[in-house]
Amino acid sequence: MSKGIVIMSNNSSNEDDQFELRRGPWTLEEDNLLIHCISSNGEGRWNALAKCAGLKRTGKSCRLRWLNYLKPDIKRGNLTPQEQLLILELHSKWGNRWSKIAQHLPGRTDNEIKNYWRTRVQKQARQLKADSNSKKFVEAIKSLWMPRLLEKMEQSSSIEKHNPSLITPLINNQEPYDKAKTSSFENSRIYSTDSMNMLKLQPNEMTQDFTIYNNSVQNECYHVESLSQQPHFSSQEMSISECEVAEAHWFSDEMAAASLWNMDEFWQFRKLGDIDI
DNA sequence: AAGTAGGTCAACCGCGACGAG
DNA sequence: ACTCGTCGCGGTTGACCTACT
Repeated sequence: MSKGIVIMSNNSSNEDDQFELRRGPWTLEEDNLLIHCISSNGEGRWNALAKCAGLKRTGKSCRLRWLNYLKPDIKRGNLTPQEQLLILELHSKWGNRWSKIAQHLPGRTDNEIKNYWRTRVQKQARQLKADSNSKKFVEAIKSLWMPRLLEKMEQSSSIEKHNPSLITPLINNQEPYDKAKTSSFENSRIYSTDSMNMLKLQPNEMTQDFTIYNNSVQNECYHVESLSQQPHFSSQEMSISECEVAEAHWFSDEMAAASLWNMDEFWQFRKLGDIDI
């Protein structure tokens, strides 16, 4: 599939019926047109919206662009440990029901979660030579990965308690991908209306957002601490040697305190056969 | 500096569900 | 009951980026 701009036209000989459809990356101008049109007319009826905005895009494409990128409440940056934990838990429950899972992660899109699963989680499964949908891998996640996430959450909350300034830069490590995207995102704020009463976070508000999110997770979705009470999350199930190895590599650098994003080091020292499930 | 490999993620596609006519 | 248009979902692709050699 080419991601360059592709102009599509039908075979009609009637010039009035000629249409051109743009594909590929959205331009800043297109983004602004879409945002402006949605701020006036609201979401939905995407085909009509595309026409109204004067965009040479399908309604489908407009919907996707809005939901996955332009919508003002979309969160950027790495998934927090809490979010990762939720994804792991919900996926073990519902499988690849990405949109359903995304409903429990405010500000995250199904696309993002799907990408996370495919790029991070499945990678770990490959390294373990296991099918990511296999019971064995799911159990490995529950008995090994989740307890580690919980530990890290506790650790980072303790760090935050004692020195909140250490946390802020980590949370703020959520740079927009490039200037064009930054611009479109900024513009989305300019065009936001009261009817789109979304979070309009500035970068220095991210810490606050993090807190708000924590509360929403704990109050509405899954009480994170309760997860650790489930038997299969207990890190006590791990053998001492497993814990020691994991400990040595997990907490050996300051990055470990920053993010649980990279689990490679963790899995590196494990083989599925070594895991007592 | 140049080439390569692997990771990331925005965007596309096909398909099925649903509602209106 | 059928067709058609629209929408949403999950799977997939490929451009871009970064790290490594």
